[in-house]
Amino acid sequence: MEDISFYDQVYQVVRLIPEGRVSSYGTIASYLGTKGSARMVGYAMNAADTAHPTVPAHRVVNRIGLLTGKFHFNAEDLMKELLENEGIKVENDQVKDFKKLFWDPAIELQL
DNA sequence: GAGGTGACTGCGA
DNA sequence: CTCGCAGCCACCT
Repeated sequence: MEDISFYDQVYQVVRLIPEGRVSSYGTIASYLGTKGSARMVGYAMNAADTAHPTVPAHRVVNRIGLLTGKFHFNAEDLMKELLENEGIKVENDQVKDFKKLFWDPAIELQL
């Protein structure tokens, strides 16, 4: 558990995000204990495509549900399509009903 | 070994 | 209300 890199920890949490749900960098960072360092989570996502299996990075957005990392995908619209493909409504690079679709590991996994 | 970077966040003006 | 600044820490050059 301690041998894995910080990136892998992020990947595991992101992979736990249910389909049709989204989470934020700061929330994941806080869950990993690196709260305050949401940048690290986002930075880890930069190498998400190098992770195996693939990481649903499209389910991770900033705290307001904005698709800040869409430009890091192969195509800018790819992130939006992936989200909509899971039933998540996206408008103007922002997740609709983000507050309802929000997935917090500290709450959802506490059961 | 040191410096720079960044898919963020929160607070102040 | 909007805009700007500083903190945060792992990875890359």
